[in-house]
Amino acid sequence: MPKIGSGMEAVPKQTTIRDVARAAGVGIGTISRVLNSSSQVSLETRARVNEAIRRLGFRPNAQARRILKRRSEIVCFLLSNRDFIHPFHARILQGVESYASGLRHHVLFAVLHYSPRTAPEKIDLPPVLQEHGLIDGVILAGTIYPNLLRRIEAIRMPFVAFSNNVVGMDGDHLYDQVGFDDFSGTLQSTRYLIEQGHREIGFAGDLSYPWIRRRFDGYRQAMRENKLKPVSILPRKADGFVDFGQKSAERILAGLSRPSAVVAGNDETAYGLWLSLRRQGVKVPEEISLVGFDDREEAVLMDPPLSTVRVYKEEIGQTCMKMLLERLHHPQMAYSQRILPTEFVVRGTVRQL
Amino acid sequence: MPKIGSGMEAVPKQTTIRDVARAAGVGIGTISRVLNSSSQVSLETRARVNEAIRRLGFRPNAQARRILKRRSEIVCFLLSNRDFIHPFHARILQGVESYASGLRHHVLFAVLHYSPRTAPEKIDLPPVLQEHGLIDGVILAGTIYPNLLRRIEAIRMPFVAFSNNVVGMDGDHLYDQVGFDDFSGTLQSTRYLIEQGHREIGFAGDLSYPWIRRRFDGYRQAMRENKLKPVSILPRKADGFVDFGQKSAERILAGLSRPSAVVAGNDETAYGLWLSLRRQGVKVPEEISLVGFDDREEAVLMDPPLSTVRVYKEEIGQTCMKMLLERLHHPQMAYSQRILPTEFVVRGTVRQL
DNA sequence: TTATTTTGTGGAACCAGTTCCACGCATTTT
DNA sequence: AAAATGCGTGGAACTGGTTCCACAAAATAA
Repeated sequence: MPKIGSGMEAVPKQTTIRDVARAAGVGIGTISRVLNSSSQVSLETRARVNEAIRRLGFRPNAQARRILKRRSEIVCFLLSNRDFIHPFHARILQGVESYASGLRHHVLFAVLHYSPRTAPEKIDLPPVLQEHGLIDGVILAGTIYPNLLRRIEAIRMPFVAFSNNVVGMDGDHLYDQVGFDDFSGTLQSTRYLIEQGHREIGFAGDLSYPWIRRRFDGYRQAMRENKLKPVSILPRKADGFVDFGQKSAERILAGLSRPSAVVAGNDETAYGLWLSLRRQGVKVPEEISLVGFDDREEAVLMDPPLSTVRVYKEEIGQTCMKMLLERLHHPQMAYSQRILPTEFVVRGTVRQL
Repeated sequence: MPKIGSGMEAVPKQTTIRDVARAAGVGIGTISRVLNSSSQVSLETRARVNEAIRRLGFRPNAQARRILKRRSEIVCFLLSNRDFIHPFHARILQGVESYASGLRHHVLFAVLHYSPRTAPEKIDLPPVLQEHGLIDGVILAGTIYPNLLRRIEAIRMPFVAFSNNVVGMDGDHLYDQVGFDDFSGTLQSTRYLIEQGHREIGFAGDLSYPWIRRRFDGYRQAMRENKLKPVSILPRKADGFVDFGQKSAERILAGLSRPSAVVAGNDETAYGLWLSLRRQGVKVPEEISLVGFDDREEAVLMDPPLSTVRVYKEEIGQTCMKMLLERLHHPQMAYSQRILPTEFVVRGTVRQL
């Protein structure tokens, strides 16, 4: 570890607007006006000032400006270490960044460190949020406990949550949130399976996650509206989503009646199913059809490529950023919830019966 | 787009140290001393001040402090949009963040937008770097053109580069860099193949990338020291790494003599090879053995799990952050290059002959 | 007892910007 | 010709911290 706080020797006096003012033979106010492209400066003066700025290599100090402006134009993207920068969230971050940079804002990346020892309820807010004036607001992604939202509200920090990952019920509690339509996703994919002639369709997904439960609901809805019996495949204790899929496949193969198609809770589970089925010599989609959820990058690389539900991840990020900016400019505005659509994409893992 | 600059109405006068000073009945200097846990404050006064701070809910303004301290304790993690937050770089970011947060620093995430129209040489520096005082230094990851390094040097911004991705030769040009040992990685994996009895070993990797070339060199070294003939498999024009692997497999199967093992330029190429071989009914590792490079998360999930070269991605991030902090505290220090070791991990894609 | 050092504290000056009021001068209106 | 308006500009006052100097009181040394 380098000694922090050492190296205070060098005090590299920077060029200030006063230097520029002297060099250009004008007042400091004029420099400020030029920098903020305020109208009230004559062309001639403006040119002289810009010339001086260029000559001195002057770059305004962003920090000083921020104090006065009472706005840092920095937002924080907060992710829990649980699901640290999983490609899914990385894509959301991508959306946040692209929208932010388009509006000359910056994105600070922070991690919420849940420790296995501390209960998620009493986790401390990360230092970034504690600091005053560093960030204007927060975008929450990854696993979110409602309690965290309370804490953030308590310090009156504006925030937008990617709500699909909010764990634990929090019914009537209102805040700005962006999510996508889990329910409609599986509704579409299951309907598609039914259209293709499938009747015995199982659902394989870890229902301890609220979003997987919502996907299960979409699946059930599609089944019920076609008078079909929903079946949730219950494997024994699994370690992660892929393994959940593998264990589910074992369960399916051990069972008496074998479904002709399986709706997986997500792409990872679908991959696990595929792996295990293939290993047992069961061909996808010839013997069992398969649909996933999320449309991860890898889905298209599977063999055959996975039919799955596409989620517009960048758009989620963009929408989060957009909503946060709206909130910042209109603090009194009513809270809003935005649910983005999902779309089933046909690839190669479904067979027509 | 929300109108930016609107909503300037609310000027929420914040609590300052002067308020606290008044409330505690002490001078402003004392407040500052308490905040910086400077020794020279009596226990009694300290208690009174802390009480006042608590009562007023005072949080010091970080921006103001930064101006005086001439250090923002924020570093920028810069990634090109080319390889936007690929899991590999995400893991590096993870390392950067963990090291940074441990030392009370923040990480600003920025993207270098290469556009397909603009030549990479004349790309503009991202706004974050232009601003003065916002960040203390930069960590560069993703594709880096040496020219970018020059630009950053020109504005005298301290930086550390993850040098494995530096494109284009830049021999004697010195700067702080962290990398990992491509050469030794393939040297290890190829030697392992030879130990296992393989003699006809091909290399499949897109040599237009400098790091793949270094991996090729490691492979060649291992071959030569065993008096074996290195063979670079040259597929026709491919679209991305996975496709490169697939095309390479086609080439292998079309060839006269079939190697018993293939060293892939990276895991994606290995996956492409595996896909294509499997599709042609060629079993891995029974008929052809395979080794990859990078040890991506997916490697262990392949069937059989991929034997590959592990790269310690978080450690790269941590080392980058560490070096940057050293540089910040000792600006005159000589530049250093750190090459982290790589390690071959045996899994299931190599057969003993 | 007096001289010297130490400890604790107040507050002016400062950092690098922005804001706003006042003022000179030119133009336009009465 | 006098009054009113407008533009361009200078700079004091301010933002919210830190730093440092001065000084009083207490502790120690002579």
